Amino acid sequence: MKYDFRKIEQKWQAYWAKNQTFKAISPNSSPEKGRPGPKYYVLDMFPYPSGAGLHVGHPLGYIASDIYARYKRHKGFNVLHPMGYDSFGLPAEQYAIQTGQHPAITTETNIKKYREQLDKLGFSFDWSREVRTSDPKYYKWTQWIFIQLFNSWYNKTSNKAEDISDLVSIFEKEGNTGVLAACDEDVPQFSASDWKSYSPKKKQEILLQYRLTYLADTEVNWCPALGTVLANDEIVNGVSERGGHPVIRKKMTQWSMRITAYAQRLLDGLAKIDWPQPLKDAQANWIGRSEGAEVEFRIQNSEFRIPVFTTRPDTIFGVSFMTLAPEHELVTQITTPEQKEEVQAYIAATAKRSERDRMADVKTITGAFTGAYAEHPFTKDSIPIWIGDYVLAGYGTGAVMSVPCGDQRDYDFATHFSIPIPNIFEGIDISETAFADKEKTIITNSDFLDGLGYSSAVQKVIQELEKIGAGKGKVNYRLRDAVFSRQRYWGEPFPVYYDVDGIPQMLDEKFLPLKLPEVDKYLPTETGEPPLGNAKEWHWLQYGVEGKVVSEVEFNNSSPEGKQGGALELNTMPGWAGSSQYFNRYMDPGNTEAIFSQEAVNYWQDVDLYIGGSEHATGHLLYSRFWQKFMFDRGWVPKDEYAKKLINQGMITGTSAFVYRLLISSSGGRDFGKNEVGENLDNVCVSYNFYEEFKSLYKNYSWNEDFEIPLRREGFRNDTVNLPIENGLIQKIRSNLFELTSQNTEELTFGLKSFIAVHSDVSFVNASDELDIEAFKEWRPEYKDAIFILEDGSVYDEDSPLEGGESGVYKVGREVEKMSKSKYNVVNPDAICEEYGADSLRLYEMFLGPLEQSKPWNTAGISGVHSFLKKLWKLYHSGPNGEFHASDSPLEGGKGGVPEETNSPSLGGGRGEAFKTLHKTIKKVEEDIANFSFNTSVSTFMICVNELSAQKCTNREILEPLAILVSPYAPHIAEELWEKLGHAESVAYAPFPAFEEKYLVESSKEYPISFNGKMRFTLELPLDMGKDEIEKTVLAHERTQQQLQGRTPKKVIVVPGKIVNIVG
RNA sequence: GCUCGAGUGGUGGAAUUGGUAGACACGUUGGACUUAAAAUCCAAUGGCCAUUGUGGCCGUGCGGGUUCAAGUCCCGCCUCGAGUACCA
Repeated sequence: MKYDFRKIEQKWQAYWAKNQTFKAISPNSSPEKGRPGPKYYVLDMFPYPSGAGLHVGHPLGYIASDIYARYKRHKGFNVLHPMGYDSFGLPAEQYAIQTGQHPAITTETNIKKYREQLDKLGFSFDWSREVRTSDPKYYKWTQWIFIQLFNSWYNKTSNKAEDISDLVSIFEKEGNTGVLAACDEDVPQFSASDWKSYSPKKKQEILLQYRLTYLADTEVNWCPALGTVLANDEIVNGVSERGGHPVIRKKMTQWSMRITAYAQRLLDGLAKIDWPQPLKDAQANWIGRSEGAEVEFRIQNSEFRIPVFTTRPDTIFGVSFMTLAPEHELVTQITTPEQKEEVQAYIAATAKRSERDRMADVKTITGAFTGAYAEHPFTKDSIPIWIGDYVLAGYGTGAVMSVPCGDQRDYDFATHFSIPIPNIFEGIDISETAFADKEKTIITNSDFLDGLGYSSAVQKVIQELEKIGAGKGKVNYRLRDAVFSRQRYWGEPFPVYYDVDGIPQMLDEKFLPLKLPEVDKYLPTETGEPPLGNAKEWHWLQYGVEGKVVSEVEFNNSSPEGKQGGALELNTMPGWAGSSQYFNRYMDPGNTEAIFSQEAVNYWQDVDLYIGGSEHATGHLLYSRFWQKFMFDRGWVPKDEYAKKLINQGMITGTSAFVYRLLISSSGGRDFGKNEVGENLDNVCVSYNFYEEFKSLYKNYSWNEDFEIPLRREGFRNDTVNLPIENGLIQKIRSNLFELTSQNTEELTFGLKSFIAVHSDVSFVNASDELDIEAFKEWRPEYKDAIFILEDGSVYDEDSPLEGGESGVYKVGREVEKMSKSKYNVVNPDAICEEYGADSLRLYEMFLGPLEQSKPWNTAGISGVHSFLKKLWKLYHSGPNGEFHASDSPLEGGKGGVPEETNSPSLGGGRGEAFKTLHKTIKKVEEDIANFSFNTSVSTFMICVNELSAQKCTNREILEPLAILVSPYAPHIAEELWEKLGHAESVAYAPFPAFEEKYLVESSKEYPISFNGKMRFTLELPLDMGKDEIEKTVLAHERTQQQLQGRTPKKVIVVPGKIVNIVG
């Protein structure tokens, strides 16, 4: 009987859907559903449903998690394995701007397509728990969390987030003098009576500075092309991650998230989660903790004090100047009249430079002297104050104490502007002090620090600074608060309005969700408001009359006065808002009363296994940890880290195909580039072989150095090279070309400019890299008249092939690149499923290599796993006419597990051996799953089936457990075989076969016998043979004597059960 | 520059705590079956040398080292990939 994977897969996918086979059992479900085992939560990062659909790279992580989830079900766990969509986002909005189609419609269409594709792969998702971030029923709770953050402050004394009302009562009792909070640093101190005297507006303004989400004028990354602000992690190399548009810095009033309050806990939490080290490193790096001191410098002839942060307070006696960021707020106030012009010019110049320019030339040293002087806290010396753009406004205090002998940048700056460079390091030349290992230096010329090493000097100087009130030890973080406002349409609206005083107020919870309004166009308004400003009548109509009494404030967004009072927040939330708690919502996705019930969250607790891409290291994966800690502090979730283990699946790269277009120069006295009727002959495509040959031929030409670069970038160079006639291949091409152009070959010089490598769609190329030229020409009409030079140098001509042209083929070049539509190397999983089936695709994606590694896709290789499945099928269909057959009579040999019996030839047919094969496989597969080494378990299955086939095993005692073993990997075929074995229920919950050591017990071992560490032959010896006896037997062996050739071995190493090594 | 990965046949990749390098596949070559193709099956397949067989030498990016024994451990380099970037 044929392995009809199409029919089988369809059948079981329908079965699973109909029977809700993978529905997780809720903690409160009725007892007849059976006693759930321990919970296990397997999570995938939910996808953004893009219009392009899935390519074979996308399901890799889903397949791995699905295998794990299915394995855990076999092991008796109550598995939660949900899926959903991160469906707010830019592409749908960009599409709406271009076409006017509502993003909700685009999103719906894309989700449908995704779902169809996912369903074909046989995943065991519990679809009854699907969430979509753009669904109001879902984003209601995103808005709810926002309100909770607004209503919370961070108490540094208890080290957690607390309700803002607690803070109000503290203020009423004792003011803010005793409060240690994570908040804006410049909140002035006030007493309880001060507080009581404040107006409601003032109180609100003060509280806003304490809230975990707050409004602030922040310098933001503004992307003019996208019309929105971007978070730091949404910028790559100074341009926007999406679209690659330039980004400038701009001050705007924005909502911010006080993630910095959690900096230390986010760092500490990394220690207790099993996440990949590179990812932890990336987060630790992003948080960027550094220890040092804050030192205050008095400005001479003024009241100002400028604090600086330094990690090297021990070098304080090496300070010879001070540098402020050009944007530093005190710059204009301290600059002397004489320096004013220069300083202003410098500030103007730096402001003009974009972030990108600044990054592009790090080496150019620029700066200006302010004319002002600071006073050294110990020596009281005058220290000139400079500004320079190497000091960043956003880090530390935006000012540094410059120690040219200790820091290369300070050194370069000092050298450039001829500022003195005092040396405070003993015995090191001033040109090398900046590179010196700090642990090995001794401080000198430094008053009370003389003779101290690095760490004791740091301690000492902090003590002294504290004594004179000029500084203190301090920990600084690179992490910035996260800007939370986006000037977009397709995102969660803020549940916020502004009262008549312009103070932000939260909507009452009962009015949630605040739904996105309809707009005519998705662009900013004419007055520069975000797209939501286009909404003529907003939400209060949705609530009818009732909406009008929200906190007794009427708001009317369309009135020009709207800004002054009653206006709704027009920004929307960023992409990461919806993904920061979705994993908890899956626990109770239908709940309309709460984000999730306490019963559900206490049952499911946290994610046991989370699989997704490493690109979210400093975005989603950091923000979601932040929100989880917040939710934990407020008592809504039981764990402050939501994912115990995380695995980053590697990328599946595509194998692009290239056609090499040869550019021919018209040198040589004649118009070679044209044929006799004047057609341009520049369009010549050469095969990979020629291109390679050309490359190697001209390897030594000086212009060849960057040959590869213009080639890949589709550029070309103007150099002309004369091809040597003596080269056979080239000569053949020449003659063929000239035949075509009817020109005299003798008189012409054949010149080249260069190549352009052109992507061909991989679907036009077969497994042997041969191009379907006609299909290619049809696909890219500009190549309709192109001349294709084949592998053998002949010219392709579909009408009248020249000699040799008929047999010749055009081979493309291959290169591994990211799988992407623009590179025409995308392989669609639907096509693979159609041709080989989902089980083959699942096995093959796992078989490609280790899960976490990036690896190239090659469709040709899938035949290996596909024929494995056919062999597996055949193993169960060993009847005379290939019908299903599984023998019911028990195997004798293995039952007792007695080794002699097992290996006894008298049992015949390898019946005992079958148990050995099976249990070997069980053992290895369980180990592999535990290590997430899915590629090796696919190999193990192949070995198993190969062995059982050779043994002609037909026994149910073997075939039944084998079907379960395979089921996590290839669930459809496993279900079919399981059914044929006579089971009425799905294989999904069948207990995983138990490994029994007794079947693997061996009585002897093939010992490798090595001489000086090199294996020479093997010798079968009983395993219970002692060390001495082994040595004796081996030495007595004829092959040993042959190897030794009469010499006496110096030493014999015997490791029983392992190896024998003879040293001679 | 800094941080983290990774370098093994023609290709993807195997190799528990150092113990028979190249499992399992793809590809290639040869063969069987077939009118033919597909499918299937069998054999060979790291390189070099020898061959009548048994065999020998070299091989895990490079150079050292530790060890009876190194892909695996240590030291020093090289190359590629990812992240990050004037972070004081």
